[in-house]
Amino acid sequence: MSLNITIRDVAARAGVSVNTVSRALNNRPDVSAGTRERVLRVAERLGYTANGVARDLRAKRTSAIGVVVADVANPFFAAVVKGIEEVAHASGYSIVLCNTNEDYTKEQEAVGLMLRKRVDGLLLVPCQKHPGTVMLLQRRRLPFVLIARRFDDLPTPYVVNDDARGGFLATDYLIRQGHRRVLFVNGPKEIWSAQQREAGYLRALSEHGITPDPSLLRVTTAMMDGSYRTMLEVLDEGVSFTAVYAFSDLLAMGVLKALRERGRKVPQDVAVVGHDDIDFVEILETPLTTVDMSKSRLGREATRILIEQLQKPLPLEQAQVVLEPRLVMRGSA
Amino acid sequence: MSLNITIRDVAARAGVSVNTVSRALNNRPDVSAGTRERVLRVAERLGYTANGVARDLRAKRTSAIGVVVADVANPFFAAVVKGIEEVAHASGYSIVLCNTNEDYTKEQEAVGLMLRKRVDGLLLVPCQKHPGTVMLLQRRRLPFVLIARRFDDLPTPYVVNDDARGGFLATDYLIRQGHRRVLFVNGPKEIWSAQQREAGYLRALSEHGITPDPSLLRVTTAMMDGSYRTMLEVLDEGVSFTAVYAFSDLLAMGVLKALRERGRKVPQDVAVVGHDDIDFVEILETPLTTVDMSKSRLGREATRILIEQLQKPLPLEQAQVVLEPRLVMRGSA
DNA sequence: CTGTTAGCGCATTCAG
DNA sequence: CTGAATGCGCTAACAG
Repeated sequence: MSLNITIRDVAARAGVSVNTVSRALNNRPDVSAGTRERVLRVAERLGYTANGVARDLRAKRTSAIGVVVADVANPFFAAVVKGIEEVAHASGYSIVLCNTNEDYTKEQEAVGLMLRKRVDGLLLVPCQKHPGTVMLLQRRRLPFVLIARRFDDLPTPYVVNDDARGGFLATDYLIRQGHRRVLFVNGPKEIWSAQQREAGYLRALSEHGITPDPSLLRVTTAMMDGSYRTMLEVLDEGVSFTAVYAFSDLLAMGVLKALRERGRKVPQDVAVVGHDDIDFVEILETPLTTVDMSKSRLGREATRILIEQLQKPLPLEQAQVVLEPRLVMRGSA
Repeated sequence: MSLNITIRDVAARAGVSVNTVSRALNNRPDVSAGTRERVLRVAERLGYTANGVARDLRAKRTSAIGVVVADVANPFFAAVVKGIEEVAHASGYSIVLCNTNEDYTKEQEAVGLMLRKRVDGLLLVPCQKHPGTVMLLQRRRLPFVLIARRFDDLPTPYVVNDDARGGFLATDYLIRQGHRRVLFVNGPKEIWSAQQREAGYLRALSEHGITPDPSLLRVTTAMMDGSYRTMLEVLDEGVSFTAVYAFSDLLAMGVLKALRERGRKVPQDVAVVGHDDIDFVEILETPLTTVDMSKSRLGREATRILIEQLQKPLPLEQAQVVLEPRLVMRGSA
């Protein structure tokens, strides 16, 4: 078996020094064409594969980016991760992935791992509400970019969508359609974007001179079955409403399911608007009108910014990006 | 700034040798309680973070598992990846992720990267049809497990679903419901599971004494819009059928969309069965009847096997797992 | 253009 | 129980 061929073995076989091999392999200019040729041939024949670990130790950088994601199986985040991988790979960076299940403790562990792995930079998709990990990163001077969630009181690089704007767009649209009683099925208050979308919802009401009705503002979990149950409750309570704006498409789907079970037609009886524009929503029975959040772009932009930062310090303003959401009108509202 | 604290710095501050620090930090028995205590305190105070790169170089192992996935944004694979991460993390392994977009060249690149990164083992989710990369892995003696796709003529570890069985279950069910003309909208022939599911489809027809009609066997892309267009074509051709079995839920969704646009009611006019049981399908207008492929388990089992393999060579029989699919009856058929 | 040497940070001999 | 020395594989000085 011929594993673990090192630069030394190649050097011996090629009759040159390790250093020459190193330079030939790395395409450095100061090697004669003939020598380089021979070294490459020998390396090839021996099945040499560079030891990245040794190289990283020597170079004090790993060309790796850590990605800490709340839930890879969530289509929103999965799309973000795909965007990240795309840009990272194209720039010669590899990806170290951790899943946190939205758990702060696991996020801490994940960051610890990334620190030990000596990744060059970190992407948090998104970070948890508790700023501890972010502060740790700052203290450790590990470059990072927050994705899809940021802190109001902590100056950090981030790429987020304008969630308040998204909430406004959705609600404003419904009101312009003539709806005065718009139910908002929101996600947990800890989620930054939930707060933002709620602010947008309230602003839209306000701009149209509608007084918010507390019974039309519901908070549920980030899961589909949460919004499903919440919607059933609202229906059972007999609260009147003609439109629903859901925190996310996932939640909108729970809403749709509940409405269908109770015989309410969408959009005839109730108009529904979601948020995120994940795949699938366009092929629902009634394709969902929703706010598009360009997930892949979120990942791509953040990665671009992170990599730029790795090369030269970037002024914070250039590392804070807010992407504009866009209302996608489909059949549900 | 106090970055890059090494074991040496800790040693100096604690007034002991680097060696003692190393042993204290790694919880080795041969250190006095007092010394250990002091070392840990100093390390803590200095903000020491072990350099995993150095450790890996020294140990000749990285405690990292490479995951080469065809498309992380595909909910099926995303669920698999989540399962992988779960088990890997619990066993102290980190994940290096590569996305290949179902492209063989990118798969090769990805494997090259993993080799250089010196991951301890590799998971292919799934591998591409060309066996080149798998053969390379064997030659290089890098432990690996194939997920969701395998080679008939190459003895390797794998965890797959019994796709032929799945295809049979779906078709058999439709026939028992009284359907004689079952349209099969299959994925690309290069996909191993597509071949398998087709075999299952044909066997079910055969067992019920139905002669396969070529016009009822269509091949399309693995994407939703592919099956959507294919379905429209079939409808336009006026081919008669009363049921559709789609290669995947994604394809089934394209089928549903086309049927809806042409005014065909599901399941009254046409029964539809999908494959995979990805989330969302249960909350469609007509919840999709489908074949459940326990994606997360696919990832978990494969990771378990890979890690076992890393500890001691595993007989091949124990490293080849076929998971049984299960028909999930919902409203669409 | 090429070779020699040193050291990245750590864990592991081997001596005390 | 603890310390000094060695080398994992590589690249960057520095000499020739």
